Amino acid sequence: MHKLDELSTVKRSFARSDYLYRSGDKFRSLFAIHSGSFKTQILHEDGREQVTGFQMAGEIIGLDAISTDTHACDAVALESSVVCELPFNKLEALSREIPLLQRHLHKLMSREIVRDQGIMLLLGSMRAEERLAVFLLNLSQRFATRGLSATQFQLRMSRQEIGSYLGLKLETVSRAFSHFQSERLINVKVRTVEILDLAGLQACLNNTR
Amino acid sequence: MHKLDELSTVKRSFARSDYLYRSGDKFRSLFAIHSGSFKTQILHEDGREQVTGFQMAGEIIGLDAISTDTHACDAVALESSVVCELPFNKLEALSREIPLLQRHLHKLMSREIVRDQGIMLLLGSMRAEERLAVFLLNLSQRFATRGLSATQFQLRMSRQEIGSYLGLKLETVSRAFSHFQSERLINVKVRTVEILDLAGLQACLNNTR
DNA sequence: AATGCGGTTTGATATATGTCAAAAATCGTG
DNA sequence: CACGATTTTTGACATATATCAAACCGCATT
Repeated sequence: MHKLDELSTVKRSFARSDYLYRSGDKFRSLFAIHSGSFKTQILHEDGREQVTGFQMAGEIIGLDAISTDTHACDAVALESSVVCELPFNKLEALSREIPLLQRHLHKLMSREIVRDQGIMLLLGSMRAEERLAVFLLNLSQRFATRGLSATQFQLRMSRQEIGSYLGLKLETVSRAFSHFQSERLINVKVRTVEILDLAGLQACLNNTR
Repeated sequence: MHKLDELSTVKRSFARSDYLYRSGDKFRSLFAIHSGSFKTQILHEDGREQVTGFQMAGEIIGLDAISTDTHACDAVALESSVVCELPFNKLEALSREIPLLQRHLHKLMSREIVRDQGIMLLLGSMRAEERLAVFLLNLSQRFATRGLSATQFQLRMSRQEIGSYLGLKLETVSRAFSHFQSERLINVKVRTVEILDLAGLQACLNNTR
């Protein structure tokens, strides 16, 4: 497994709002986020934009570029971040030698597919507050996985970015936050979120439309 | 490349509304659609459903299952169909030997990711008629790729299934069809579609919201 | 040819979310 | 520390799509 060391060549640092890559860039590497966080977004010619994901430490970013050897979206740092470059041709070569790595890579890509389909479900069939609840619960869970608090955290993204991700306008996101607060499900002060009632948030989802 | 022959073991036939696999099924194989077409859908516990894609001949189905060794969605035949089973462990073994196959597999998965993100853009930021236009143009393009008419085809799915895919109610889909017809962009008679003005349909998309 | 049934179309109305606008809070910078 | 710029919140109103309902159609079966 120390063969993997020959992979992790470069570490690169990014400030808030720096681009890790841009749509159209030639694809060479995947990136492992070492610290910090990013958003990925698609920009449509007519100016429409869609945030397709928020990625945090430990996650791999850039899988969409394999398909055409060209990055299909932008990746932008949401805060000071460090990423580790993983040259894809080396990764492919190694994964031919190490079946476990091969399997890992496949699972990684498949997991991204499943994640995206979950968001399709969210965008296609949930209402505004349900979407926000899913979003918060997902964040909570990911923070917990990283040994951080599942109930208190800082949002790294704006209302507008959350809205773009959830297919809502920023005002709708803001109102949903306020409503959750008035229901005593969360405390929210701009970007500081405290979840008061995890089960209550989950219950939002079961109220069939 | 005839090594691939040892892969394509079994061909299986399905009638309309037969399941190719169900969510929760143990993952063993990917499936190449030989003829016919399928839909994939996620069912949420509360009864919500989301069609995540329509697949036709030549496409590979089942990539979502790699992530957890369990199928994450249902695949249902939309008409009489034949699929070719591709045992995944054999596929992985072969792709360690044949870098071209490995690359092909990676591109396949990545393409699915890009496709899904395109649908996220559609669901997150387009209006009903734009969504339907994208849907029709996509179908048209895929039929053309298969040597079929780009302008005249039969829909294999119901208004309700189209609606689920596009995040709309069936009535909204029906109205959008009718409106396109009144605009002389298409002729539609239930499931028979004729595109009269491809450019006009494309133009729907450029009208920024 | 008649019957029944699921799917589709269309209309009237309800509602969730978007839009526009202004005030308030927060953040970054000099 | 103060300033201006940005982000967030909140309100009033507009609108796209959902909902409910009825009629219609086409297909399959008898």
